[in-house]
Amino acid sequence: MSARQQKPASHLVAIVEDRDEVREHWARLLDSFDEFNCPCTCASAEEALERIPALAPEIVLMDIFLPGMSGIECTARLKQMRPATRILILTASDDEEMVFPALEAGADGYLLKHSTPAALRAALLDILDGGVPMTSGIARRVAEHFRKRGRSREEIHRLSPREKEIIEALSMGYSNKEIADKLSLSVETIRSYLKNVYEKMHVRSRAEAVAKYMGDRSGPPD
Amino acid sequence: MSARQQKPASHLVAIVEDRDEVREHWARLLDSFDEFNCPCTCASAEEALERIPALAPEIVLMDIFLPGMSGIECTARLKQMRPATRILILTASDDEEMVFPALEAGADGYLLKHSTPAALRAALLDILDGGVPMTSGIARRVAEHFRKRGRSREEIHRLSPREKEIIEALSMGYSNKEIADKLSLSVETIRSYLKNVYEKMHVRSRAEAVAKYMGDRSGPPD
DNA sequence: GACGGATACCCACACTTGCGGGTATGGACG
DNA sequence: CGTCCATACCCGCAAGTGTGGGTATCCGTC
Repeated sequence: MSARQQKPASHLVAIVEDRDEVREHWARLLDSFDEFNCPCTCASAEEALERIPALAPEIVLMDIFLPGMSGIECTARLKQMRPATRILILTASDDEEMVFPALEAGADGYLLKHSTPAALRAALLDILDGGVPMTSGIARRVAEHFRKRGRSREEIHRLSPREKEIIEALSMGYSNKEIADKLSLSVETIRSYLKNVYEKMHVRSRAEAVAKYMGDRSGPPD
Repeated sequence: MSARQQKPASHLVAIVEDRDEVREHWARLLDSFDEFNCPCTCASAEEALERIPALAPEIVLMDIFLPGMSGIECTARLKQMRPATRILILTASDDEEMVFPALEAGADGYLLKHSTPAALRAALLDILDGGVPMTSGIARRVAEHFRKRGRSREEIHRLSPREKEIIEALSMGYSNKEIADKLSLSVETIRSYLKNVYEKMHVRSRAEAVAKYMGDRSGPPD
């Protein structure tokens, strides 16, 4: 029915990338996909924040290392202005350390620049489908994050059910009095339980207990 | 060179699943893949813990809902005994809430039971490649987790560099005195900074600040 | 040059917390 | 039947913490 060369129902994808050749390369690649077209390429985060909101593309390809504002910060601001905008981080292999900040900023996927055109297309389609495409290396880092949390919670398995309730309340910032009210117990009882909890968790303060319970991050004095 | 029907270099995959038909279905499916074969199927976590360590398969397909011990607990124990064992959670669609506990237990992937044979095979190959295969719905939940953390850290952007150092130290469980020593400042100075930090973060105690900073979980009194 | 913000320090007071001791009951396991 | 553990409570003391006041310098902006 519709002419293929007009791409009538294709999805708008914007690009934010400072290097001219790379930017043009991606734009050509996107236009070569039937499902997508690229009406907007930006050379900086600042340019992106000016032009992209008005255009309201479905997806933005975002580089992380940009001259002024970083791609992470740009991602956070675009998401704040228009949360429906899906942002696919597409960056060099070295900066896998930026994965967590990128996800925290609201990124919807994280690919490496040297991905194949087919992988890029698959990732874009995955995003349209509500997925969060990641390379296997990125996914492994994400999984590692949870394993770390799991390990730090091993000691918690040794806590009694009541003690678990206590540490759970602690980690929501409640004071002893608030915990006592919540569980309908005496403050003295909470203090008594806390002594056991601290001993079993090998900590000396509630802040340390919370840190360990919620825990990533290397380690307190201990 | 080698005969195809012997599958000489195929990878060992064990199965833990209580329902007989499902278990047999997976076993047949696995054996139909050239790269994999299934010499061990277990009907319970307890059976798995007895038989799987001796066999040392490369991958274990694990159901979550098992009669006695859960698949999560079984995953944690298998991983503890032999961390090299890769465990792919393969379970029903309803229990997506188990994603985080599963990842914390050390799961290497999370698929839904109704995945296609091709998707299962792709996931197994991804695991051998070091990846952590997830369905798009699972990946979305994982991404949501980080976004939540990001949002809770927005208030932190308003902290001055020194104040960020303080909250960073707080979240490692340090006391005011320890922070003062670390930063070579007076304890009074730390207390002074903490007042500002608490105000900017809208909290009233260090435990609450740590909880918010490390933050998932709904919310304290506030 | 005034103003705000960041940095750095000090004091006093009330309250909370950590830590040392207790007591008591009930259920589980051998 | 005794021992262990979880549950639940109490007291006191020292130390740490939260709060409300201060003071001072420096630095950038308007």
